[in-house]
Amino acid sequence: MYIRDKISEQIKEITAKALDKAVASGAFAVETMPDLFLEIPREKEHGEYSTNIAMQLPKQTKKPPRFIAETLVANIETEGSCIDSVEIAGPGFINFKLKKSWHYPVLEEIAAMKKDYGRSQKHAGKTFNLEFISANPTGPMHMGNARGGAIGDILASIADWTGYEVTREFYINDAGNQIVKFGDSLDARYRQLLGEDVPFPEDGYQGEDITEHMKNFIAEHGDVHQAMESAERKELLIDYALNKNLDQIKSDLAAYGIHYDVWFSEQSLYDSGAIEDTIVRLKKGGYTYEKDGALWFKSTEFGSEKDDVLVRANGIPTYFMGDIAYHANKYITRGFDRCINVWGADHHGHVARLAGALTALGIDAADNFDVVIMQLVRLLRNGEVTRMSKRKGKAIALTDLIDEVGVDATRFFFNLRSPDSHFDFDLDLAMEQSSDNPVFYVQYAHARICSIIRQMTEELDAAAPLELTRLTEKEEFNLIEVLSLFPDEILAAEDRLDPSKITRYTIDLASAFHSFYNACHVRVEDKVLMKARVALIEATQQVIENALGILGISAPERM
RNA sequence: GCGCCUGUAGCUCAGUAGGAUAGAGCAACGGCCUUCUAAGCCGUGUGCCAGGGGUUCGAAUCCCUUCAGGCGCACCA
Repeated sequence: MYIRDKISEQIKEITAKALDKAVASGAFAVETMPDLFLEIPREKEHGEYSTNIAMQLPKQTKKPPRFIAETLVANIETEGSCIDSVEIAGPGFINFKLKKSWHYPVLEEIAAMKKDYGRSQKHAGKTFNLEFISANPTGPMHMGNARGGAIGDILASIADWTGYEVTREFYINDAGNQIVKFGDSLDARYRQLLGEDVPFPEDGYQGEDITEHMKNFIAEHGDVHQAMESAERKELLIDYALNKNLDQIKSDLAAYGIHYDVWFSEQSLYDSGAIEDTIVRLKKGGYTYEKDGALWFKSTEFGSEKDDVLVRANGIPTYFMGDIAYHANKYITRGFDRCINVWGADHHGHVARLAGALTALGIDAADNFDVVIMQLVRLLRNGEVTRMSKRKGKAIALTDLIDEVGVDATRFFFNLRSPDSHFDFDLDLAMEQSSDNPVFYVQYAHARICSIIRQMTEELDAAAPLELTRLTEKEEFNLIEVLSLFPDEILAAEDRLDPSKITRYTIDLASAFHSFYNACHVRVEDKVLMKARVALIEATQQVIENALGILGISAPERM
């Protein structure tokens, strides 16, 4: 349990006791006790913690909030607690000011926990599956995948820090219609390259990469497949290009700092009979019906506006069907407690019906299934919006982005805003590598600290005692306060499935450090003070390192 | 037409379960390096929180409605 948890628990306990005493003395009667909630006031003059309990009680007590607050405060026992003073303010807030000494144990805590400072056991013992990117393997990844990758990977780290046992997973869409189209496109290019006058499929993949694949294929194998049966050859070409693409995706993502635990093949659901099993389950549950030769799912029974096709009239299951079987595999076959998917906004219409299907399968989708919908990325070049179109091959590739902008900045940028926000990626700004880029601001703070520590180790009088109470400047206290918030920040990021909270936290922390740096010198004559300040910046270094670690961004020791 | 997301300072966005005087960065202007990294710090100002109703002690936050932008509403994925 962290210092802040201990403090807020103590304040709540003391307040609850005061409330009991007030009621016992007959000052007012309370029928149902509202939840005691502490908030951290925006204004520092309002103390470290504040409660609005007195403003929640007037209705049932028939007493004005100020009266309730006054009665409560009169009954509060602060003896032996961390509370320095209790004040009533505004319409009836009760503000708690803490003794300054509450700060020091924070540094001891960080020094003791080091790389684990910020971790909690909230979800210990539970498994968590995070599926993200799952890019179509018919071509290279683009900017949208880059955002999903940064969000998903960091969300996974955050879940890990809250105690979950996390599995990062990539769902390979290697079955279905787009693979057929992929094969048609490959086949057409193959034959065109060998001089045949065949038309390119109208809705085919027009990207250069398709032609590239076939050039390479011909270079490797010559034209021996030209005489082959078309269907047979397509299968061969798909197998060839798909594997190349997957290898490329894997290495591109590795370069982006993303490492998956599981690469899950959609096709394997067909091969293993999982699709068929799931269809049977849904049928048995009475959630399906046949119409126009197709098998339908009763989505409308789960709040959707219309029912959806599971198996087409031609006997081929839909993508929806595959996704249901896939999630059944996650929950039922593999037994994950919680599953989260990161999807682009263009897929949000799919969420409700999938959740409905999971509910039909007896899975508690309401509690254990979530889809983080990220709004689509627009690309800004020369101040103009560039439309992305994968089929025309116009999309900015993930690799180009990383080459030009760098892994650290790319990951940071994509997590600067909440997934909900419509995000304009300004290529020119991102490529500028100027100080406008906030990632430098944070990394610079880290490098600065490392530089100081490097120099201090020689000067530091080892015999000087460590007296943290020598830290009394307001910049020092402020920095410690920001450090103490880190564990809560991770929990909040997990709770809201919003990784950008951590990114913004690193900026706040760096800012608190830079302010301290300009106000206080670490290298001072007074060796005891110096030692205390070194302890402070070491703690800061550790927390920046931990936070950047969650973000998958490097914490450089020199810049 | 229906559903989801968004609308807060000139720009990009925060805003904690409804809380106290709505915040930060960028941009603008003015200061701060003979001492630990100036990629830094300090200071100055800006808001009909898209508009209109409602709920209540109290609303940027919740409900209704209008407007604007994005994305969906396939036997595509």
